[in-house]
Amino acid sequence: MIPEATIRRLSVYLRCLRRGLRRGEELVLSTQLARRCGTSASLVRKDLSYFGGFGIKGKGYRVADLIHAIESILGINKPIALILVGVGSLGRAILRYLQEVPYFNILGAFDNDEKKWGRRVGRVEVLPAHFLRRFLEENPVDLGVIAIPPEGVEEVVDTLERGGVRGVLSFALAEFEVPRNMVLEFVDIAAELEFLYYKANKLKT
Amino acid sequence: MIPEATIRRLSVYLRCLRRGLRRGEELVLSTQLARRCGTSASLVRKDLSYFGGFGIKGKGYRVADLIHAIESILGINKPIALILVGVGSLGRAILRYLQEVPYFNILGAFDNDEKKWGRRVGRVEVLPAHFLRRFLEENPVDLGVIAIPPEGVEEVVDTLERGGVRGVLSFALAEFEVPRNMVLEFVDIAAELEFLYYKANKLKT
DNA sequence: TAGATTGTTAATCGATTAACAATC
DNA sequence: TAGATTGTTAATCGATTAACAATC
Repeated sequence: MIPEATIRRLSVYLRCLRRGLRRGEELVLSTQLARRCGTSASLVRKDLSYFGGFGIKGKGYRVADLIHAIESILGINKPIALILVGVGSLGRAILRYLQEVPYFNILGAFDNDEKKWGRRVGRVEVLPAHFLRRFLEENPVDLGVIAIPPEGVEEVVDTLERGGVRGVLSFALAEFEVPRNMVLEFVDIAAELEFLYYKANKLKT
Repeated sequence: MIPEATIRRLSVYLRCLRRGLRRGEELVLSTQLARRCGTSASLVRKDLSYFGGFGIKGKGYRVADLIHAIESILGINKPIALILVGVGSLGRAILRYLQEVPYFNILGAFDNDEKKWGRRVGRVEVLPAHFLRRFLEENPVDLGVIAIPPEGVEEVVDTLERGGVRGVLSFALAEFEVPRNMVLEFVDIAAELEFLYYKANKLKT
């Protein structure tokens, strides 16, 4: 069984490796990658070894090859079909950001607010939220991103699940009593800051 | 030693408890809280027991009391002084969101772009990024939020650290070779989606 | 070949679970 | 008191580290 933390670190390695490649780096050692990514060399080697032997003993890892290997482990060597629900200020910002990532294919954005329908954020058109169900029947969607107030999350998650979406990232915490046939993650900025504040206070003492 | 995961869960419990309180709930059982927050009853009791005995044996936990207890554990019973660096589309959205949380006191927002100086996002004024160092000398700041491209993160973190900020939340991954006398957290939306996509694909098989 | 670093194993560390005694 | 649920302990599970044999 591969630890979840390993998968998360692969994303971090990928970013460090890409930056290395841009700088013209050809080989990288587990010690270097570890230092840059804030882990240990042991862990870098262990993480990679779950998926195969990507390194050259005595030499290190070929940067370009390792980037490819990690991309195909994560499955991002082909486009990921995304939609966004909730085009408020946060939703709009996320929508802009997601369009900058080459392997994200944003199929549409949905909102309740009539005034937003038909508007574009970058290349993506805002559609009425009640089109969502129909849209999912006609377009296979991998992941959904939700940026609406907490009260609405449950219902939207239901619709996405029935529409075949297998993963959801929500920017509002929701109570999720219902076990679901999908992967559900929450990003709560206030919670991150609370955690940070607690740790920062411990640091002082 | 208290697990980091425990602290993160406290934030989640807090949100579930507040929602319960709004519904008029007076007592809550560890089993109920666990179900709503996606953990186990054992873990709820263990997490709370690190900080004391907040429950009533045979009865459960008084919702209002537990909310207070968790707030003072996290230290959010007094305002947290925050600043934001980088007032792009994501920064603006975060700035709006943070202003909605009662215990966050946003002292200022900073940006490189001259055109943004003097503008307001809600109640917060955008100041020139080169004012930051001086600003920190005159205003004690608990936490900083960074929403700028990755290249600039290192320098801003330096400035914040020297200015006495003890915790930073960055929305761009940065390579952090330098060990720091502060707590540094990264939120990377693309990385979250990559993780979600990997897990969603495993789910199918 | 000699030198260096990977991949892997065993040991350690930490977090979660399960079970139950304490007690409201 | 009897019933119920907390707080806590010991057992389990999982992830990280350290050390080294394999090998480029």
